[in-house]
Amino acid sequence: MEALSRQQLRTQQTQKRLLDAAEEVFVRDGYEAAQLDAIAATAGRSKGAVYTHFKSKEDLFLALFEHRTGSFIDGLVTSLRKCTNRKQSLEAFREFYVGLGKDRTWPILTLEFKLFALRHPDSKERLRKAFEMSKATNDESVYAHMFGQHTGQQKADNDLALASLGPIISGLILESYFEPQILSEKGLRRMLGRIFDSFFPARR
Amino acid sequence: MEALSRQQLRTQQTQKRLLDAAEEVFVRDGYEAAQLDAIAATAGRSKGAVYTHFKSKEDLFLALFEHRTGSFIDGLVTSLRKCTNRKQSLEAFREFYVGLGKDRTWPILTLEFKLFALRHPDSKERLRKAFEMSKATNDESVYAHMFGQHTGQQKADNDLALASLGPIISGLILESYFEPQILSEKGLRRMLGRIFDSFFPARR
Amino acid sequence: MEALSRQQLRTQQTQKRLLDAAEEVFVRDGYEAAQLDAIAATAGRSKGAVYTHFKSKEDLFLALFEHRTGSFIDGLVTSLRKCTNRKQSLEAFREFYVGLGKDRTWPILTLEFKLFALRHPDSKERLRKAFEMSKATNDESVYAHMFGQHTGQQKADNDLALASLGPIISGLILESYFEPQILSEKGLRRMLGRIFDSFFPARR
Amino acid sequence: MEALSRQQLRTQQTQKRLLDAAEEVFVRDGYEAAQLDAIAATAGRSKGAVYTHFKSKEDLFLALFEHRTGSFIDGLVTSLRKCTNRKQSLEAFREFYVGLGKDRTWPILTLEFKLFALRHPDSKERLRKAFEMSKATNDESVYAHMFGQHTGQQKADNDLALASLGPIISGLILESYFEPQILSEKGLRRMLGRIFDSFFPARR
DNA sequence: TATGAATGAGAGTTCATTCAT
DNA sequence: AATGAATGAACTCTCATTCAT
Repeated sequence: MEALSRQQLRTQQTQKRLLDAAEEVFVRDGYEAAQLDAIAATAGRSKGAVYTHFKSKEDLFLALFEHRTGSFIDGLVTSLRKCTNRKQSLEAFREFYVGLGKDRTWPILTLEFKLFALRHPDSKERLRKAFEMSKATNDESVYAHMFGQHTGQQKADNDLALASLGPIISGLILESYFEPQILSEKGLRRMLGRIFDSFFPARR
Repeated sequence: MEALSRQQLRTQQTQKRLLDAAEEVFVRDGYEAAQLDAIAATAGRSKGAVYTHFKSKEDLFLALFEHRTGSFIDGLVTSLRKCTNRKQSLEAFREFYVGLGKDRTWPILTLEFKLFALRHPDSKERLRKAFEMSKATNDESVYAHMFGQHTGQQKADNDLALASLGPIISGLILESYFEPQILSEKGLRRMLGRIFDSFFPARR
Repeated sequence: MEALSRQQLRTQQTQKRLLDAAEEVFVRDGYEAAQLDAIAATAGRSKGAVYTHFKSKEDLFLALFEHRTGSFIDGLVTSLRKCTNRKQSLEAFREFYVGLGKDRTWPILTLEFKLFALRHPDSKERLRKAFEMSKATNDESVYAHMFGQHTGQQKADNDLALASLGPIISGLILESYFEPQILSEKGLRRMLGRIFDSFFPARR
Repeated sequence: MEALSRQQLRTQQTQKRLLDAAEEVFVRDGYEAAQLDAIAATAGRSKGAVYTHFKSKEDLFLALFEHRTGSFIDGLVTSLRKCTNRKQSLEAFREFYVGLGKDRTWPILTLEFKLFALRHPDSKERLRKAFEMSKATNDESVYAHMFGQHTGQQKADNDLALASLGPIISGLILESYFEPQILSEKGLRRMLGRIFDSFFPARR
């Protein structure tokens, strides 16, 4: 593997900084209210630098989602890889899912992104791709290993449940900002656990 | 009660038109991207008229939420009032809840509003009030009629579930725009039913 | 005729001021280098006011040309209308044409506009129309009165000459900024006269 | 004369490429709208290379004009050198002049340059020099050979005519883009011929 | 010499808000 | 109550220029 020149390192670092800053600002302020200025400043770069790396605000937003989707999947897959049987897998999945409540960044970003998609149908092409990627369980081997071979209605129900997990956690996390007494971190975890177990009852 | 003069009627009508238009546009475009111009045009009024009735864009947005919250509660309470026993009440509640999936306006507006609140802590005072109102089940008599007198953990769990219903439906409806194959209208209803039943198992 | 309200008067006045200012700035700085800021300031209005009256910088530029084309034609037609015979008409036309050297605004604006058109083919539709209008002699009665009824080659030559007058004066006026010793105002007029007479020799 | 090193050759080539690219882009887009990026790309070099060879965009523009002025003069002088008598010279000059209509690059560049000068008086010093150079007929021997020894008014008229030729062709070529029916290439040549002959009637 | 990432001033444009009518 | 011309701050995006490599 080639060593990167100092130039290339700097470039890579800038990109990373910009993405990190973008995440912070987009999540904090929302897509529309987020200012490129603020993102650049947070990244310790100038406004112009954003345009060296991304075509537009929208492009930065989408790129951010793509990157983070990648990390998200990696995290999940890593968790699952260690498991040797179905029970372990399911437990790891549950753990991962319930744990999402800790860092609120990803669920809120997800929400922001889907609202964006709803309102920018022209970006659908690119949106779809990232959406697809974000479903680790699209991987058949992962799927089979966790749930076994379903068919028909069972399979459909499972898919329904899988598709619902993310949106549910996003909704609940947003709510937890307003009902911290009821939807405390603990309450939230409890809730997520309950929902998960009702979706995927552990079969003993 | 006084009869309203024609002037007052017109005023009232303008207000109603503006609120309807605001709902349409805020839901469609989101708070930030929504243009007062567009709202006024949709209402068949001019931009200036908005300022006759509302102090600012934010004021219009908050007023809209307050109004709609009222309607929302009324709807629910009306449904429940007809019920004579606990089972009926729960069934009516379930019906109402699952039925929310039909008109996506309220769930998306709710989402939009909570994101707004998240990002405008200064408006919290006013936000809180509307949020409180939006929980019909705050009404003790309604609550008791549906769930009986709980105490301790049971009560807490029930509250958790009640607080979670709205956010969950919002999240799922948003998702259904991207996975219409999986989260079809039917799938959505199915899902909501499953979740409801796991939260409030009918006690026979 | 209705009297205009004070409001309408102000609006009309703003439009006029903006067009005057636009002319001054576009001619002075060229289309690209002209700043909306400068135009607005020259008009004693804010930048935003420009957008109340015109869709964009380009729109303002085109609108300016259309307006000025109108004035230009009016001036020429007025000159010609007084004439009772061909000789007089031709003389008036010559006068008008040679006199263009005095106010350099129109010829430079014309140049700027044609360069713009050359580089913005998408605006051609609108450009064409204004160009057509700018040829007073498109009016058959005017034409016939000045040149009589030509046919064939004579007509073609006449049209060629008519189409050439404007561009020639524009080119010469631009040049006169660099060779004021040779192309002095007097020299310019002399030159224009010579060219005119070679194009339209007075037939005694 | 030293042979050039490979390094120097490359440098020279880059300079040539940049000038060629600059001409293409400046003529196509105009000075203001021309982007250094586009010029560099057209030359197959990077933006930075421009700054190795030229101090600034303006410097490149002026350098381009100086270079092309040189070529222009060379072309004319070469044409004239072959001539042995006045009639031939005049005919060659006419040919050269009328032929300018073929490659529209030089006349448009000329126009662009003069407009630039009009709007950048600070560059006048440098501008003047290039302008002077562009008049081949400043060379007395050339002048005398073509027109003989004039004095007084005749001389002044001749100079006027000489100074007018360039601007006229520029104006007409620009116009020919909009009235290609009337100012077709053929019509243009016809026109130029007519004007030339009225300026410099061949004396038999 | 040549690159291209980065800068940063400044452009056109948008839009919530104001105010004379 | 309603209009809509006008404001002006703020936005995204552009691009000539710089500089480390």
